[in-house]
Amino acid sequence: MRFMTSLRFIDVVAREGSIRKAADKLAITSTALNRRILQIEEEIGQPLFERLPGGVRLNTAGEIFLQHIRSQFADLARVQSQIADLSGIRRGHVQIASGADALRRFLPEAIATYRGAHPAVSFDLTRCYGEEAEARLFSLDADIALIFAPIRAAHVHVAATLRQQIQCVMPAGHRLAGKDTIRIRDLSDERVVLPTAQSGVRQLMDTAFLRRSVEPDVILESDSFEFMQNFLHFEPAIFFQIPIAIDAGRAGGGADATDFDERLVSRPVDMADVAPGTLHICHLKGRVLPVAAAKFLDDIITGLRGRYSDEVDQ
Amino acid sequence: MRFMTSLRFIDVVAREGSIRKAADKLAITSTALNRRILQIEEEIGQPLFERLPGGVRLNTAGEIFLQHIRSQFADLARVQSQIADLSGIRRGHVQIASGADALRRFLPEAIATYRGAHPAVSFDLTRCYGEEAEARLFSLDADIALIFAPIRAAHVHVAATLRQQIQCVMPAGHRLAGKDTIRIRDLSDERVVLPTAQSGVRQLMDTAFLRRSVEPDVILESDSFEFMQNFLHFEPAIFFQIPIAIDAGRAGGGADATDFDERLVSRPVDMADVAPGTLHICHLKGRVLPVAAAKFLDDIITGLRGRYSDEVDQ
DNA sequence: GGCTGGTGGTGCATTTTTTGCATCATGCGC
DNA sequence: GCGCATGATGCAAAAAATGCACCACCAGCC
Repeated sequence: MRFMTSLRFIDVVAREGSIRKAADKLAITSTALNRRILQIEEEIGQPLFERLPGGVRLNTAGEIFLQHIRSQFADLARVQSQIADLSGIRRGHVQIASGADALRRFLPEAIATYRGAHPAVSFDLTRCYGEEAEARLFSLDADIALIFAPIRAAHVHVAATLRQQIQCVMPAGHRLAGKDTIRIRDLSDERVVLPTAQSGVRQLMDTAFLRRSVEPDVILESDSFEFMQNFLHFEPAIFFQIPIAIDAGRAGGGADATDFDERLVSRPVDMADVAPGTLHICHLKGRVLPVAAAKFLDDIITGLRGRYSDEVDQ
Repeated sequence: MRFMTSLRFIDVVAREGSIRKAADKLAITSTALNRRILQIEEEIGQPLFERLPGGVRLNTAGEIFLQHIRSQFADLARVQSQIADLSGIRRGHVQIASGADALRRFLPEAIATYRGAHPAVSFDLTRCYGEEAEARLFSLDADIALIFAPIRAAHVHVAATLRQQIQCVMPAGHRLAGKDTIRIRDLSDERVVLPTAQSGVRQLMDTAFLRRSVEPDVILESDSFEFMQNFLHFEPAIFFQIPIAIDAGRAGGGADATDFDERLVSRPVDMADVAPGTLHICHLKGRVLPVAAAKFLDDIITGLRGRYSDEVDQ
């Protein structure tokens, strides 16, 4: 898109915080880039960047303008997607920000299925925590976000929610594996593995431990579910996940994890100790999504409804 | 705005329906314009115009893209207005589509007052009827519309409404001038002057005449209130207006027209015959107005509330 | 105090892009 | 069939963007 280059340049400069660095990234000289920026500032009638000794930074006008630029790009993507849809082939690019939970099993299959029907659609998946996911929606770096945490920002529209009860995952031979549900007091002095503090699961568990005055033996913290799961093959411990991170996609879904690692079992935490958390599927409020993203959003919501009918809302 | 020229060109070509005519209007050669369009079509990956022997016409993709272009321009205007507001001076351009009623007395004063406070804001006022006003909102040729007629389109957001009872305007010596309210049957065989069929006032009156089976003596139809009013100085007759077209702005507002032409008097039509019509003050749904337009909209709504407190809603 | 390494800004020659002219191909109306 | 409009294209001139070399500035550091 030739007619958007100057605007894209501004975006890059703002991200890099330096004209020269941005110029490197854009494979042009810093002077050319500098002049383009000066020209646009002249056309706007006001500077958009503050010049600091170490680089440049957006001023207020610049922030307003950058937001405009990003919304232009997002809307252009939407229009292109819509135009491509006219000729039968669905084209487009879907940007997703997701917590670690949904990208384990649910999203890979959902995306593969969608791409099976629409091979010209490409995806971009960024793993991030709630706050960052909301920021990505706002800066239009993400079309769709899947957040297992409370929604803070007012500008986020929640298209659907999924209630998920936290599961304890442990080796099949663990002494708690015989129970149907796990009470928090069962975990006292038990060896547990916890996700990082930003994670929604962690926050729910922290609250539960605090409320029941239980102090488990935390032997490991990690932001990688895959690592924690593999760790359990070597040292018996318990870690915590929500069903969407465990269940196989193809199965009808349910309490137990059929397609799950056979050496591990999962048991739900008792509802009396921990209330179900909520997975939020969101996009930016007031935004018209590109066709590809909108249809994918539809698909995953109906997909979830098929697997967890009772727990899906909105 | 250099970086928008190609897009503006597309808009003009679409409006003119011909590359050569558009080129004339834009003061460039048709070949240059032609190539710019070909280039953009190539970048989009699909043609935006159908080539007809007599010129060009947008195809579906083109219509989608043009709508995008227009929304970009409108949003850019909003951003510029917002940026200008940062430096204290409110700058901007407000485009208004209004029926003949509001532009007689209300809008001139409202705009003058606003410009008194913000001299750097310019205005564009287009007189048009309901359907066209809605179209102008949609094509982003208007920021604000004042429509005395039912709203048809779903994409119009009504920011406020003003109930207005139709008034009969007649020479001071008219035989009906003595009455407090005019019944429709009083108008039987009376000489009346009617606004054009598209007008909201006309539609209300037509319905009323039909319902009461009254056939007045229609001696004149016009789309100019000014002409009709002046005509009454030469031939005694009755014409119809809503208060906002009669009342002086500065006055407290009320049933009678103080600042009004002294040789004419106005009397309301009886509520039993004609229900009050509604003046709708609207903008495009989902659109963020430029600062200048948003504040002006606020101003006129509070202005109306001051004058017709009971009749203003929302 | 001076040096180093980073920043953005500017004059000038060069390259790329855009524009304008002349011309062609096409389709409609008479 | 002719005239007259349309959009498209080849080629040279004009205009704009780019790259190079260099300046001015500031912070950190010896």
